[in-house]
Amino acid sequence: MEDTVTTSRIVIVEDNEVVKDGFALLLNGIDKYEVVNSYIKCEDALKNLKSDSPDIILMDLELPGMHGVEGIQRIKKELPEVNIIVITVHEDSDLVFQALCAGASGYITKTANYSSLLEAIDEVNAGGAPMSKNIARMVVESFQKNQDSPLTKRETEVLELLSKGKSYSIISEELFIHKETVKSHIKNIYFKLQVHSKAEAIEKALKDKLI
Amino acid sequence: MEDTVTTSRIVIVEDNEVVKDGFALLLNGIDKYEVVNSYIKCEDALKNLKSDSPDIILMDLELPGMHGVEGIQRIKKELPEVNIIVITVHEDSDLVFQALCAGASGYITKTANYSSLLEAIDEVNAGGAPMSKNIARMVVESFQKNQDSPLTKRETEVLELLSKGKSYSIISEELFIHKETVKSHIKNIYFKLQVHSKAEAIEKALKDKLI
DNA sequence: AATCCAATACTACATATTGGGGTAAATTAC
DNA sequence: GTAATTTACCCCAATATGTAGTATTGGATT
Repeated sequence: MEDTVTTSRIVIVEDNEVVKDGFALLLNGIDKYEVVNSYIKCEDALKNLKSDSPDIILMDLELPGMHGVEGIQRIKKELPEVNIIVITVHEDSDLVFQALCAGASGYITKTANYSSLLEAIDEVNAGGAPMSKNIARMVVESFQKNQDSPLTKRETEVLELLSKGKSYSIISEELFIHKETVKSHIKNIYFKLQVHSKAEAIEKALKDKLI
Repeated sequence: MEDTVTTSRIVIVEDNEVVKDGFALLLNGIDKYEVVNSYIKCEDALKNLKSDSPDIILMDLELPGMHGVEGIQRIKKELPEVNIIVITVHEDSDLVFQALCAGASGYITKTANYSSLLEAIDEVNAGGAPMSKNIARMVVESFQKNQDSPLTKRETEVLELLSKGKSYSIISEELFIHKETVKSHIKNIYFKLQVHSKAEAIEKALKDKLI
């Protein structure tokens, strides 16, 4: 009698055949993992997604044809419950956040050691989100605001509301101050940030993590 | 000759004295860690911050007096280089994000096992961001967009730019389409989201993770 | 006590933006 | 080949925005 409950159905998407087959060989050598299929393109993986019905997909981002980020998006749309772990050489911050936004549940960088791959698979199965050290730090730091903001507390508050698309009138109502006071604050914000419009202010504020 | 390079100066802020002293005892029993001081309140930790000059602060969030989230903020303002690891029983999502926004570099939940605490310390020292499984998953999921958006790709694009404070004119320039087309898209967005203004649309979009 | 900064509020003015009502062609996707 | 998407245009009135000033108050710092 097979114990299917503890066996993870795994699909690999990786254009480097040596790496792809290496992963498959490694994983198939362990009872609790089963590589149901492996592909060199997202397009192929998508075609067989339903029949493969993987629990976990290991995928590279730099692939021939469709980019991995879009691949993640499409795969998650079709099979929302699948856990996708990105395995790549890229630590580029934009790419990391794009992949996570697209629906990746983990992001680990390719290293010489295979044990971290196995740990990552076990970790998503346990409801976690495996990430390499640097990636985890990048992700956590993305939440943190600049501690040396030139703006006062009130100005920051106003700018935050402005960034939510609220008008001067609405901001004044929410902060229980006069509309003209809001205008004063915004004038000061624009001067401090050296900008001349809402869009520029928000852009700079996001870039400098002032809000 | 002491090897100060590999010794981590640690401060503990924890109101449960048994836990506090337990941590201190555990860490002081290992050469590479040195608990320089431990407190039951953030206020006390802040007073001695400069003289303690810790590399790492382990802190609870629920504390008498100042709340841990504000404590993190103040500590990071004074000592930006310190790595703060939150150690708490709370897995409440708001609290997690507040702590990370305030400047925490790690967030682990209190468990019976002490080895995860030691691992967490080593991980921040290595430039990582230690998190419990559930916390990591919460953090990663916070990036993910709703896969069942009622909006089309173009509409999402328009709404994204709108949420950055850009006017119809600017959006039309950036997307190389006519301003009237932008208006059409926005009219459709408002209809689909059942809203009647920019602020409402952005609010709903953020709430439903459409952007 | 003197000074600075933050937060508040006002006047005035020109221009730009927004939201609502319609309609409809061209393109893309299934 | 039909449906959905993307594109573009008309009209209109109300509201919002950005700029330029001035000025009072309260709290903190020195």
